[in-house]
Amino acid sequence: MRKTASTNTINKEQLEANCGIAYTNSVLSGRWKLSILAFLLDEKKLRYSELRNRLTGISERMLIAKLKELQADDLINRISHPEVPPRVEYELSEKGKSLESILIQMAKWGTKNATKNRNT
Amino acid sequence: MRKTASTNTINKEQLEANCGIAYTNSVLSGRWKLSILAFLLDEKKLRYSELRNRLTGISERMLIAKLKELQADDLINRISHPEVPPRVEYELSEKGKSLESILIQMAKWGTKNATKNRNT
DNA sequence: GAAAGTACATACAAAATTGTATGATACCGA
DNA sequence: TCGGTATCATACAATTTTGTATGTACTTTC
Repeated sequence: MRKTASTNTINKEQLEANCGIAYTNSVLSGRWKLSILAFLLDEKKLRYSELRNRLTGISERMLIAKLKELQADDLINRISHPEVPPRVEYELSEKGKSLESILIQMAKWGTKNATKNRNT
Repeated sequence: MRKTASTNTINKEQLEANCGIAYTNSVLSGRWKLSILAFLLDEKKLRYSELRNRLTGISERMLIAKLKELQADDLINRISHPEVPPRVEYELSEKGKSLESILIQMAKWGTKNATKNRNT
């Protein structure tokens, strides 16, 4: 990354970097998506109910909503088995898998830097 | 990362990974923080008004709130010059700089994967 | 002496996100 | 026929996040 000291101009590099960051942020931000992706990265394939058990505190409403958004952004695949009772599995898509190193780094950074003194 | 196929148990690795991710998410999530950090990473040191100009669309209320949160999480330093008119500069702290490779990867991933068809 | 710049603060309102409660479906076992 | 299971859907409410408008202190510029 380069430095441009001009007071009021933003160069193309910066705009693009920010653009990329903004998109990444838009598909990952929120309270649950990163955790969902992390579990799927770790366990390859999980049923709806398994995800629900792992994501302590999430409501079914949120889980479904976030799974849908992740599908819409093509980060995960939904595999529905037409059985009774129904069985639905989720796994990372190729695009989702391409986030692997970012997720791992975020996990490591978090473990290293997590502090206890967070109020609010 | 390892795989544990047990239906209802989460192993320590997963919990810690998720814990780390959760912390990272908590300090980075939201609409503006990543962009603020990206600009500071790129330009090293920026005044309040320079940040405001770069973050198109942000309100002063949000900018200040987010700068405060980033300070509270020790990701940025605030350098206040006791002059008139006031001059305040912001820069990444060491902890903030340690996010560099994550930020760069997120920018690259976003640039590569950004799609145009995002409604909602 | 009125306006404008700088880095904020504060009250209020709108919008987005998340949570709660309940229902739907479709089958199986008792 | 009643209850149980699994994967959602839907109405509604609470909470959190974000936006708008305005004010402040001080000084330089017009």
